[in-house]
Amino acid sequence: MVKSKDTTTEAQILNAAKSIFQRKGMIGARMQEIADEAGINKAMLHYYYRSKQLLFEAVFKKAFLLLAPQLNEVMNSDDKICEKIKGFTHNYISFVIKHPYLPNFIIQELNRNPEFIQKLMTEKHFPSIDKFRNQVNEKVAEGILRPIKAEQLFINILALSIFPFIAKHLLKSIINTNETEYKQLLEERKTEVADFIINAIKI
Amino acid sequence: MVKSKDTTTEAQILNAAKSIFQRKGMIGARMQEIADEAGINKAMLHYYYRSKQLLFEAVFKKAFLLLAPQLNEVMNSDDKICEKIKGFTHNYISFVIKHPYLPNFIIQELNRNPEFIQKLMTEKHFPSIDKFRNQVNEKVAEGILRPIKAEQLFINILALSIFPFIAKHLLKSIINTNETEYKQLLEERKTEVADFIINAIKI
DNA sequence: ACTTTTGTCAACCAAACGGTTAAATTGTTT
DNA sequence: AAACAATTTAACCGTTTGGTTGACAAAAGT
Repeated sequence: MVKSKDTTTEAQILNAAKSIFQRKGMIGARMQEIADEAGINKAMLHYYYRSKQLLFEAVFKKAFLLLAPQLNEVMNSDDKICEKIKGFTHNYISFVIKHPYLPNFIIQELNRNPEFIQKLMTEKHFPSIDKFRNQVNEKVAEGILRPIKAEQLFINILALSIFPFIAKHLLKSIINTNETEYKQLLEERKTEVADFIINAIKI
Repeated sequence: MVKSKDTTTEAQILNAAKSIFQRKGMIGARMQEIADEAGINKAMLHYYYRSKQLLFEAVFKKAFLLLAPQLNEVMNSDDKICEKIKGFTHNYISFVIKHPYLPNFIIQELNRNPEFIQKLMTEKHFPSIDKFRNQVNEKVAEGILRPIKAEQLFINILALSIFPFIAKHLLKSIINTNETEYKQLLEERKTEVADFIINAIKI
């Protein structure tokens, strides 16, 4: 009887590490805290992952590979631009509602260690916007879209999708809403963001 | 001869602390590092600010009071909505280009300690969007603006202005630009963001 | 001139940290 | 069941951390 994949000690550690690292970051996380969360001895962390740094990298790569392919898939699909925008914003916002710590975790740790992204870029799943860029330039040239650089549009799409999760506590206070109301706003954004963007770029 | 305000030991400490805290955050910053940056003995930090926590709070409040009034001023001015958006995005992006660590610092530390924002909300300068909200609702009712909740519009304005600074390293890699090109993109956003938003909301 | 207050410093301290070790336990092979 | 390998544990270690101390110097008050 082989142990179910999620209940091996190694997987328990990775899950606990994911939880702690994503909430507290690499520096803020404590090895003892991860061990407690997993309910096992601290030495086990080193037995399976050698060091805090390597355990962190395992968590980070797993998280990155959860977000990156989604981005890639939509950006390099054969859909029309408007469909891409609708599809991406809806899917991404839905996904992040389920994993609210994820984008901030990625962004923070890349800011702390910008060189790390070089390692990731060599991997196959690293996002590119080549196809999207061509599409946008084409449609702008045809006069179907308002003139805008594909890079700026891409930044805008990501900003509108992700920022409300990153700045949640600040925004909640400024617009003076409680948790439930804020979640409702996020829910509405699944369609609101695409409407906003499409209105902005259509002639 | 009274010492110039910026060269007192107390001010030197605060400046050094600002620099280190904003780059590394509360947890990542080291008291010794701040002392070295200020070029004074570590014991002085405690002599003037008692503890790391209190030194941090001094830095944080100063940073917050740098960003908040700007937000407030524009949002509660008598300008028309379009003017507000143009003014705000241009000023904010210009300001953050000069202080690129500031928004991320605020957002990160508020995420780490959400309760802290309660202390800030009691202060006079805490931003509110009341006037802006009324304006938007009014213009939407008049049919001059596309239907949109003021809260969503506000989130969008902030997201488009700030996110490119927070996610700089990630975005730089995905859209495959170097430092100079990315700075150029940010420069363009001083006007690009307002154009984008106004196109999105006008009928 | 001398006393008191304020400011500065090197040395030090206890706690917390990531990481190691050696022994004990469990599982597998023969 | 004996031998071996893999897993788990408590105790431990060296370093780093925020913070303190006590001696000393520079101003300020008298």
